[in-house]
Amino acid sequence: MSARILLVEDDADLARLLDRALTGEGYAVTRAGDGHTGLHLALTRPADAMIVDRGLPAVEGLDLIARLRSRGVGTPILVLSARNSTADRVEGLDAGAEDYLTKPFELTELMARVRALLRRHLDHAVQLAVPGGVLDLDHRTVRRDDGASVELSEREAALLGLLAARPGTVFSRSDLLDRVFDEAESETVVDTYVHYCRRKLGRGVISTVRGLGYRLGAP
Amino acid sequence: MSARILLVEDDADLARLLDRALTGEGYAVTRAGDGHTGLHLALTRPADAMIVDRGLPAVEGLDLIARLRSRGVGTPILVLSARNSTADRVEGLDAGAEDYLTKPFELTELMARVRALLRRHLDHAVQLAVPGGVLDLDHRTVRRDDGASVELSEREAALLGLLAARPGTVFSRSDLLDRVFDEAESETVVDTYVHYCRRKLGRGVISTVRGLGYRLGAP
DNA sequence: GGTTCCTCTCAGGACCCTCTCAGCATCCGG
DNA sequence: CCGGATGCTGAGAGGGTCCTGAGAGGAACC
Repeated sequence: MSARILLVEDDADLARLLDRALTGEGYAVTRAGDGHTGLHLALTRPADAMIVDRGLPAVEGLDLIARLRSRGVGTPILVLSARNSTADRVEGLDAGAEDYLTKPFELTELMARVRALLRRHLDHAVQLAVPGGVLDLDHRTVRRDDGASVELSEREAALLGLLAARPGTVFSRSDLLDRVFDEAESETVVDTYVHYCRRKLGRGVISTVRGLGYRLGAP
Repeated sequence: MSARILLVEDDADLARLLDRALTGEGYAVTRAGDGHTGLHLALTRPADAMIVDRGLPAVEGLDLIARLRSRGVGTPILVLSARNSTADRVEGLDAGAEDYLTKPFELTELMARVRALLRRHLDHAVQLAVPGGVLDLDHRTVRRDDGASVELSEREAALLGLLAARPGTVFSRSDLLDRVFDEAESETVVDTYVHYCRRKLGRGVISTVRGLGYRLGAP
């Protein structure tokens, strides 16, 4: 699941250098040598982030960004430029770029800024794998592999979340009672909620270990 | 519906200067003088963006960022620092910051970078997708897919706009109260306006997450 | 002054979640 | 194959959360 980066740079030497560095970090890099090609690629093969030189043939860098933004493309963009005045930077950022780096720059800093762009683009709520789908504790939902989304109640989510945090581990009823069902007295609640989860997500999500308790996954 | 910015800066003079400049742009600014207070405010009253000085008393700037990130707080953060080496900038960005600006800086550039942060987070796009139509914040209307146009009041538009800016995110009542209903005291206003939106646009526009709050879209 | 719309409060009732319980199914040792 | 133990499942009470209609107060406009 490597991030895809679109590099729009007309200086062949610099482009090759950046391509090599980015590829070395594990990114999938696509290169464009002019603004027109960059625009076309950005629209047809959406990337996770873009690096755009400001001085480009065909379509100028800031113009390229403005055109993308006006078409609803929200890909984070870092602008490279030799122009270093405050006014230039303000202009670049207000054109819709996320970041602005002036030449000359050090590769390590560029890489750090690219990581910052991607982190924001790709980051999302904590997600836990459960058989047949992905549990999202923030939204209290499970997005199933078939695309359907299942809503969970607070207790259902807490129960599944605890099991999913330690796949393979067997939790005893008393343990689950303590951690999930604070105020209950009878251990039967656990059974009931296991039942609820199975009814919503299939029998495979939780398996019973007779005499011991429950565990994530099919036997 | 102005953006909220949390400013964590121990230099009182600089803090006052920045506060005045940001407020002048229409942002709602909250100030913290040390890292500990900043951490607490960031967790209890989530902002749309943060500006954090690197050298802070109580909890150091990068430490503050790391702690927030480890708790799942994704608010975009701009770091201010007197340390200007490439290694310092890389360190700051890799700690989880979105941007890194070194002192001395010009106010206009800081403002442009703040705008870039906010653009990402609270998409300033005039038109936002809502289930069954498109929300136009300028005209405070929703153009529905069937062609009909629905007018919204100021609060209705603000509420829908906030939810639509982050599809999928669950907003708590207290959060919505702070951001949309500045002067109200009872959280039930939120319920009432959710009801108004649903009556105008159908039950599918906003879904309830029991015990947590509301979210854009149908379950 | 009257009208209209918007904003906010409030209270009753609807609905959902949580938990208990009892009867049935299933498993395992004898 | 039988009996006891363990787990499964549906029904239902209780309590909390949420929905929704009614209405007061204010601002804008005629």
